[in-house]
Amino acid sequence: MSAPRVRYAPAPTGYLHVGTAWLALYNWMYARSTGGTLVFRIEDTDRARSTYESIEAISRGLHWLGIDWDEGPFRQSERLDAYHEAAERLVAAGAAYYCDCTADDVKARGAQGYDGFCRDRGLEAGPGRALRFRTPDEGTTVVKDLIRGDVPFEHAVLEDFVIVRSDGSPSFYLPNALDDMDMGITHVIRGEDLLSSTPRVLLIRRALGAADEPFYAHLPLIVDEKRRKLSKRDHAVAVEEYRSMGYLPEALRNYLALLGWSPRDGREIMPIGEMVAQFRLEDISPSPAFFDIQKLDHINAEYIRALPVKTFVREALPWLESESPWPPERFDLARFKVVAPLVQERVRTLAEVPALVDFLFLEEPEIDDASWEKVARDPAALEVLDEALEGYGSAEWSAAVLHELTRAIGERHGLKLGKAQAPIRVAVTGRSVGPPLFESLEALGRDEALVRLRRARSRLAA
RNA sequence: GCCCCCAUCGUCUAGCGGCCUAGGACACCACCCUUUCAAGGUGGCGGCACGGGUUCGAAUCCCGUUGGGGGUGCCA
Repeated sequence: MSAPRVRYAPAPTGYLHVGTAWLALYNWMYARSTGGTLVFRIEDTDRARSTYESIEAISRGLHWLGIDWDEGPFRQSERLDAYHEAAERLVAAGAAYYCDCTADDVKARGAQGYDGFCRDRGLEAGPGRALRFRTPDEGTTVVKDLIRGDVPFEHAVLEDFVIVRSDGSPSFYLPNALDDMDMGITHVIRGEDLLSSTPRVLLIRRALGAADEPFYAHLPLIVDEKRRKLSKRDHAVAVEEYRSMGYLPEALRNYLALLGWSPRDGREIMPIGEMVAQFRLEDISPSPAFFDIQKLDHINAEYIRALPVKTFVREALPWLESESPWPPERFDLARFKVVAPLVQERVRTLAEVPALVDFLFLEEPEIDDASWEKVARDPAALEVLDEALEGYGSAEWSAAVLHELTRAIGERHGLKLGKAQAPIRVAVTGRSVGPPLFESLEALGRDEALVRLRRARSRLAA
């Protein structure tokens, strides 16, 4: 058996939807796991919605995710002649006929769907006339689906559907059928929403003289918490959005690979190459999968922690240099580098980085109310601040020395380090939680630290 | 209405007739570790939608019910 040929065939929607990215990923994984070929095809017969920018956006998204292809992108809008030639063959063979019924006409006749009114009227091609495919009256078409088994469709319930619109443009079915034939596609991997259109495509193939049929794999839909298709309305759906929310492409790709499929060895986080090696279409689940951002967060955090620190710093930079809570000129890369390894293991997304280090770059970080309350209630807080002020003023400015100094202050008051450092942390960073304190102090520098300690001390004494 | 698909912890899943007292992961809770928070460790909570069959034996096979979703466009 020759190597599989699969295709990724999105409509140009203006951006790369995570659901379509997921379809692309599975086509890609299948092709790469079998030594097959992946064809990238744009289904842009609906001219109004097709734009060059849209195709660019999809390509960019795929590239970011590390999904490449072997042939294309081909555009259906460039093969209109081939579709029209095929349409004429269907007419000549009696498999299609022209129809001038409007939706209102059909409705007025009280029919459920299209009623076959023009089947035998022998209409010629002309303005306002659509071309309909003549579906058989009896018999069954079986879709061979690798995930769902054989799915039968009775021809009796298939109405004669439009293959060329009255404006002369081909509708989805014909180009889809012809392209898969001409491109030698062996496996069609696509969304379940297309399952019921498959018998129509199969019927066209046969009428066009196709000798064989591709295998199908209709993937389950990705749904939201209401179990409906992810909608743009209340969710981030574009891959580009996930990028700007601070997800790493490898993490998103890893998460996506796990939707509806799981590696045989039970591991969930692994390089894509190892996943490809284990990938099998037959193992894909037939039931819809919920897009769980919490699990994505977890996987993203794992990937962030696994980054070399240098890489982490580079990846975090865009979030630190623009749209950050401090004036851009106050950002200091050297300071950030001191705490970077500590920040790296505490964030789930790159977008969370600024909030953990804002005290390093803000002139006067605002003190969080709840955190201040805790300090105010601590009877030893004032003395701890006083002693810190005194000790920090002359100590060698290193995390290790500050650590020891603070431990000693706590000891004098019978406080564990965890308790003793609290007022200092709030005074300097504005919050009771954050990266380890002594490294934070080291990064901030003595002068600014002392100013903040004094300010908190006066506020507390007041 | 009609056609089609789907149904294991809250979520993603393992399971493909006995290995199941249903396993893992995320989330959640508790404890440990600890410089706060994370990370890590240990433990806990929690599920085969329901009803009939088939079988010595069913989460696994069959039928039905219920529930969810998709399609039914001159969108793809």
